[in-house]
Amino acid sequence: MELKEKILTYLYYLKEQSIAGLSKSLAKSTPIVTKAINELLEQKIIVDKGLAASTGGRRAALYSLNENLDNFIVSVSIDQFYTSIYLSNLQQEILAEEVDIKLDLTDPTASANILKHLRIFIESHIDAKKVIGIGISMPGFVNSTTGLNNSYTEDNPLHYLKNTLETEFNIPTVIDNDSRCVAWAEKEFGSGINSTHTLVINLNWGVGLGIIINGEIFTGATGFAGEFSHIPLSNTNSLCSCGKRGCLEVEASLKSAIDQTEMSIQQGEYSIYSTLSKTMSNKSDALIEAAKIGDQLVIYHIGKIGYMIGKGISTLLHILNPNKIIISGRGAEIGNILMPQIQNAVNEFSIPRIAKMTKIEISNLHKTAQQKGTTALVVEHYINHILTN
Amino acid sequence: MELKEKILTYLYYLKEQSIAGLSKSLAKSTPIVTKAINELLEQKIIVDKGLAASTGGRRAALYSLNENLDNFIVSVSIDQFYTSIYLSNLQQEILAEEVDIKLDLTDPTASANILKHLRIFIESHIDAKKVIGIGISMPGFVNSTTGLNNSYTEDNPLHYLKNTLETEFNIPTVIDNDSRCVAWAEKEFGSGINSTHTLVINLNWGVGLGIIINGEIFTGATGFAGEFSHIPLSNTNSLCSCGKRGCLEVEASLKSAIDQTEMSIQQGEYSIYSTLSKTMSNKSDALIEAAKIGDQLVIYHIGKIGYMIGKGISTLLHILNPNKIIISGRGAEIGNILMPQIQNAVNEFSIPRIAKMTKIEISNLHKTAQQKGTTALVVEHYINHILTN
DNA sequence: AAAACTTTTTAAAAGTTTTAAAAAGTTATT
DNA sequence: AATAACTTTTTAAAACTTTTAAAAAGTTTT
Repeated sequence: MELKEKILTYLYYLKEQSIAGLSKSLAKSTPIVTKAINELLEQKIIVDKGLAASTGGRRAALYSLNENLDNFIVSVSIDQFYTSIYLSNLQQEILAEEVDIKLDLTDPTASANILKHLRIFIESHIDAKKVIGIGISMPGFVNSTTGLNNSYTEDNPLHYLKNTLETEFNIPTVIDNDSRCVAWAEKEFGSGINSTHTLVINLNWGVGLGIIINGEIFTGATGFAGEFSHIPLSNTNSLCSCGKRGCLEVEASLKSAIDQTEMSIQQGEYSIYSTLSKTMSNKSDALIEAAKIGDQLVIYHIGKIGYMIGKGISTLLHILNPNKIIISGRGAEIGNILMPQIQNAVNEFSIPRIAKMTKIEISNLHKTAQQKGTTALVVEHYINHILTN
Repeated sequence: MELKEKILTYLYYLKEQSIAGLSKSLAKSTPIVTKAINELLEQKIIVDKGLAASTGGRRAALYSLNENLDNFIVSVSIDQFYTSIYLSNLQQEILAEEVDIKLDLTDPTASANILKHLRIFIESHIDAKKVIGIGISMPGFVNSTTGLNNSYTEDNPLHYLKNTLETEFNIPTVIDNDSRCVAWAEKEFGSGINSTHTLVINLNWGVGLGIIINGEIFTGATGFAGEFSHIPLSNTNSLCSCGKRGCLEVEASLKSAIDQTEMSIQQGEYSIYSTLSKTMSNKSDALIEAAKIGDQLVIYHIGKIGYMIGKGISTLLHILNPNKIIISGRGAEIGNILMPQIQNAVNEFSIPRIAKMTKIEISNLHKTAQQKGTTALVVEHYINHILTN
């Protein structure tokens, strides 16, 4: 990435910055940053925002992206059952959204449905020429370089989703795994900001992991790092969707809490969940709502997944010794219920000396994490487009 | 590290190299490498070794460290029960050694004993002024920056072993964790040479892990990454030395194979191990020897630790997605017995798509890994000493 | 044996960083 | 309240590195 692109990316994240600040963040010398800033001012891509508050010496001149630039980002956040589409500007503001479109990824029409909704969304909100890129985040073995989702075979349109959207709209498109996008959001906008070694657990229908090492997303040798959900940690030998037994996912995801709750209800136990799940379209939302109301059964089962997440966290702690572990994704909303059980398991399964090195936190981004990360994905890839036209 | 030091380090590892090769490896331009090489030639620190075999064009001039330099390295490889001391030169040759000194680290005199043996060793083999550094590798939470071993409390001399040796001999001294040194050896001298993401399992009395990410040792946020042996993976709830239950180490180390074998023998089963363990001073060696002879009981118990190591490897595969996992340390000698069971467990507990991305190999460095890594540790830290005098 | 191709090495130009000095503030002292 | 001392940013010059181009030294093909 060229220097100007890096500057613009920083200005996107930080909103305003001085030459000295940029120089330090980018590890580039002041003269060269100054030159780039002056050219960007000339091109009216950035604007002067006056002087910063003093920190004890000469006040620094601040610069930010020009708000009048006609450049926008479309992001598509996909999970197992719901898809959301957002239009945002370079000031991190959401200008339009269509959230929680019911869309089951196992349905053969899923790809066509995404396309349909996105077409209507774009047509009704924005001139496609003003969109610098479309970002997609979805579960699975997504290779962001090839743009392919290897969790689906080649006969499934979802395998090629990125290419399909890109050719359909003729807008640069980028795709990545949902948990990596969530991790990126936590790193840039959440409590991962000052942490170089961060693990982000994306608790949702499944349980994903985004790994940040040395301030960068870690993808492993072939892009498959972070497959947390299928490590052999469970004692019950229930069969996982992946075909193996003993996977963490079976006992540590929102799905498993829902399954367990529904099973208990069938066995005659009372829970407000049985009412809520009929009125709310999203089972996860019903579970979370029930927990917030204080439903005992749901809280019990959420506690159980918390304990298993904690056991998984113990493994991660010992192997990776991170500064911080952030519980993010939809499940972050019930963080207060999860946390005590997570802590219990960590105490039980970790060496205290190691466990105390790592802060375990609940995300403060909640639902917005995936959207923020997916949008940032576009900025990271296509910010140069605001330079070239 | 300054350019000249980097060049010398490379020449230590690779023995001879061209300017073009160094330039590429170091990511530094040819002119600047040329200048440094000429200065080093001038100083007689390196020598011209003639031309390389042609690769299709002009033959490259090769350079290597001057063999007449009077610089040597002392390395001390410590494990739970045995310590070995080596003297080596800058051509990677061992000039003197005292191996397998029986020395139990739990013994309060351990530190004094190491000091005593090392004093006699140095006095009888080398002029201390010619030693560029002493390297120590030992088990435990070693912080190589502070030089402290945090596995021992401050009232234990082993906590300060590095400082003790350094002041005693007045030779620059560096210490690191044994598994990290083994991993470094595999990276530089073993089959990890061309792998950027490598995990090295140091199978010994315990079971350690060295993590290499992007070609560098990964230490985590606070230096404690790789605590593989205490992840909660065991089904039997036996108590571990760390105080927790269910640690991998309890079922996946040479100690556990020895314990199990001895227990079986006590229960009346036959094994050549009972004879060997009386004649050989080192139980691990007795176990390995018995396995090589083909002793059924020992092979059975080694197979069991192999299976558990494989289960641990499955966890690592999913989380870190490395190019390669190398089984190293003393246990590498029985790699052929371990391997089928490791593979069994990997097949059982891993997603095939992920498992097939990673090669699992037995080290070809065997016993020498720790010595090579510990010596390289000195080169990495103190090679500059051959420049300054 | 000459031409075409490869790779290393040298030389010049372009670019970047480092260092030093100047400018613009803030805080402490008289 | 004015001055001195201190901080931090910005500008300017010098030092250093890399990039690019050309030359040199081989090897392989025709």
